[in-house]
Amino acid sequence: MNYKDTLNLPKTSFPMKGNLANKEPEIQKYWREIGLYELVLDQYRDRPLFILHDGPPYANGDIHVGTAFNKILKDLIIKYKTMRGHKCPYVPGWDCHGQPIEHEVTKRIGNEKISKAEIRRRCRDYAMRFVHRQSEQFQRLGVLGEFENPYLTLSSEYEVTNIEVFAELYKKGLIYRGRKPIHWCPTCVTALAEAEIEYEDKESDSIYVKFPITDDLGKEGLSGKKASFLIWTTTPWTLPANVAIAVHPGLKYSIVELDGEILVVASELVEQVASLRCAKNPYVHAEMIGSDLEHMKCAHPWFERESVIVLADYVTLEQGTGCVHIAPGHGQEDYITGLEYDLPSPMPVDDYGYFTDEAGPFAGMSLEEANPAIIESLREKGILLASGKVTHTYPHCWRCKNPVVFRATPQWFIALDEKIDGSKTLRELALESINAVKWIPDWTVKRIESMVRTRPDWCISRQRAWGVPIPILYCLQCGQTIASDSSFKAIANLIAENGADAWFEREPETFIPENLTCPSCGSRRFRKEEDILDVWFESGVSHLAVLRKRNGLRWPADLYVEGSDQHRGWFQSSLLLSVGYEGSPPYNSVLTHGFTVDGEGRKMSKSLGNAIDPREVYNRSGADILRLWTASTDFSTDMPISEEILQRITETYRRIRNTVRFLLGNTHDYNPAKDGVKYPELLEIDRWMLSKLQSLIMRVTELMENCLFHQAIQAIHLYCTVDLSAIYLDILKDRLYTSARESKERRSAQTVLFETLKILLTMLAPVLVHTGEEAWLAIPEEARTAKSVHLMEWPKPNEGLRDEDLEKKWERLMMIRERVYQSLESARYSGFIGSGLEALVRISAPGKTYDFLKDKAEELPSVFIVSQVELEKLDGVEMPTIEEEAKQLSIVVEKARGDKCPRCWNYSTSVGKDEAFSEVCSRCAATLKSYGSGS
RNA sequence: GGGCCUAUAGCUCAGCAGGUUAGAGCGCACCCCUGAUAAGGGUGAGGUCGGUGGUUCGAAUCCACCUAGGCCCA
Repeated sequence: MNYKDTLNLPKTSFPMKGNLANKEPEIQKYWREIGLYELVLDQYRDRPLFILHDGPPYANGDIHVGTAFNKILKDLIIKYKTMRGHKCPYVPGWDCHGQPIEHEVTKRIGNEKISKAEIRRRCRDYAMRFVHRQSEQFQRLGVLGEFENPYLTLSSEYEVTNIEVFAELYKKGLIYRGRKPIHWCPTCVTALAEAEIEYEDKESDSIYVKFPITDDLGKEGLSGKKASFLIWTTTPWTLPANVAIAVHPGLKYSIVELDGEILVVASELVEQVASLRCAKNPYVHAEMIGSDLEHMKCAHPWFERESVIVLADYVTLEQGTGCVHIAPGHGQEDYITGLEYDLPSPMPVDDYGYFTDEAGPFAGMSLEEANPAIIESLREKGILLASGKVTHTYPHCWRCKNPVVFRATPQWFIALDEKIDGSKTLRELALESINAVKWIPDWTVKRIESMVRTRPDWCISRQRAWGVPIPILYCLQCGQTIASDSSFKAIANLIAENGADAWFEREPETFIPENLTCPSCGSRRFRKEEDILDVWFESGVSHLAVLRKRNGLRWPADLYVEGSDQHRGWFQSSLLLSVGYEGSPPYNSVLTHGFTVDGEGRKMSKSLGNAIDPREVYNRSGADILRLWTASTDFSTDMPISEEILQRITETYRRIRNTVRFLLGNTHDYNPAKDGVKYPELLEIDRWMLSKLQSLIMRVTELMENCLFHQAIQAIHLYCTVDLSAIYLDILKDRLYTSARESKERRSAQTVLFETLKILLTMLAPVLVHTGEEAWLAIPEEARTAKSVHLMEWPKPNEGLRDEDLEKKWERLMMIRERVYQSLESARYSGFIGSGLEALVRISAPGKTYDFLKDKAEELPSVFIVSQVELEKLDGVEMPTIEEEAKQLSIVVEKARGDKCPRCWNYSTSVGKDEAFSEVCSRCAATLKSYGSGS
């Protein structure tokens, strides 16, 4: 007889192989069919809101593994919060304006002359194409949200928020027009934010230039001598803009004679300077302190103006001469010194990097052409001491990669240190509100705090076409700036109705109100400001544009979740604009994650070839693998990912999947309503597992609440591997397969298995969104309680099912089981047995332990998965720990008694004793009898 | 150069208000099973806790410096 047919073997439609690349899109289709996102929101419609406000990725290019991580993490949090009973609408957004897109578009246009309006049209098309692409990619990751109706910074309703915020800040006196040296890219013809600068090595000229002293102010040691200050620079082109030479007030300077010339240089650098001319034994006439040199005057190389000696703390001895050439129009520090000494700031360079007439002999030259000309001119004048080349780090444009220049340009700024209504400054208010926010991990507060504390005023203007206009008009007649309630309102209306394109296409006369005239000259003819807003301003108003203006949302957000670069970026721009506009922060808490790095901890880059493409991963292995990686990785620091790591993750996935499959397979004929066994009637080991399950829920919930997602996943994985697979499920197989289908023993096991399955799937659902759903749908329909696992609530531990004494007792037993397994293994190794069922285990134990085991004697064979266990009492002392207790046991493995039952494979002396079922053991015979047919 | 952060077995992570031979899972090696089967079970080998100093009776845990790496800035 084929006894296999009389067993209850597992049965399920849930396959062992995930085949996720094909299966996941099917599941996503199911979600669309049932309208899962809406169903979830509807189920929790009366619950408190939890708003995770999405930071808008830039609508350029495909997603990379970092963006994938970010979106998955957000989705995971939202799904968890939802299951915990919150209503969590999720509106994804995109950052659509800005230089990178405009750059891409203009590159394609080439030399063709087209209008700003046309450029904008093409930029819009370009951005929208990537919005749709990224949207699909995000959704393929299993992210759920309002992808049909995302927020886009290029929409007119969004754009108008910028105008409103700008107007409000303007009214508060926080916005000003200034002239500041800023990074300027002559190739892209635009001002660049710090974020748009890359520092790379560049070979530059390195020249030492003499500035002859014209007025020694009777300084001791210099009086009456023909001497020069010696400066060093790597940017010869900034010399026409020179107005001063800075020395350090505290450093010593030497009046040194070199090749018959008298020079002023820092004392410590005399030797170095002398070596430039191979001069030996430079003769030092005198030494003086830097502060004594202040206000002396030198001759400018080309112009009839003086270069004055000033003091500055930032002068160092690292390179050069200790005398620093100052051009306030071409450097941040120079500018500040210029302000201090009230120096003029000539700036003879135009937008395209060519010298203007102000540059005298060099007018019309590009900066690159001018460098050699300048050096040559200095040589001719006999004031070039030395020249060479030097490689140093130099700022480059992040888009075109060309070197940029420092250049004073009119720009719009947000003032951080202006008092608002005579009380506190924006910086002070921002710093205060930082303390009202919860920062995760907590140390990140230091980062944002120090950045806000030290950042300069925010330059918010850009000289580009693809963005939101700065809503300012100028009087054509007298140049007066027009920025009134009435003008702001008119511009806001224009953009609300027609989008920002209208600003570029229409003349002011067509949209300003009749009664708007220039307050100083009364004219009614205006021109528009041509600059647009920095994109960080745009994304920085998202909390207002989205949370305030969309139905069903709420300002401020509960949570922002972005990478650590956003402390300088979005976290900060949002904070400043929110504090400026609303007076308080836009978020209650901010979670920061690290950056993805490769297996060696190095940053991902195409050139290193270590980048992981998320699309490749989900097309090959499935989005759930990427999601499991996301959840398994500690986000608080760098997040490594490599093929090997994904391989390990896949193995973890398989273990979880198979555990779930076993649970499904062994509950296929179980209906909790009909077949559930009441708690007191459950077998002890089943009650034990139920208790452990409650502990797991508590542990995982606690970890999730503390955003320790990777530990939560590890706890679940450990539960699957050790508690279930290696222990409980392995022990259970015999009972599940060989007991009568409807027997209490089997139903008892199934009761726990089904409960475990439900809880496991629920807790896994935020991470393994597809697999969780696939498994959920594989549960027999009558046993399922919801259309989707994502409609389940997060499990709550049932205190009534916890039994700590039971857990301790079984832990003790498991310790002994380990010892038994060691003995079985050595018996197996010597060839004495194969399967554990071939064994009889004889355990000799001292009193207390013996009693403990004796009490469970009936169950021991099944717990150890052997055929028989015999106990012997020994003399001995009681050991203090369960480990030591287990160690002192004496365990002998013998051949099991009796014959192997062909049905249950256990050895038993009862095999062949039954009259009706003559081949099997007594236990199987009884089971077969209950089925009603004889053999 | 500055700010913040990281460094524990091949991989992912615990441990860190200082205290016995540093843990887990995976992977690996070997074995068993063939009624979870491109599964399942067992046993075992892997770490000078990045390095160097210091504080201490005692440091993976505290301090300093160094090295490597990450983000941001100069």
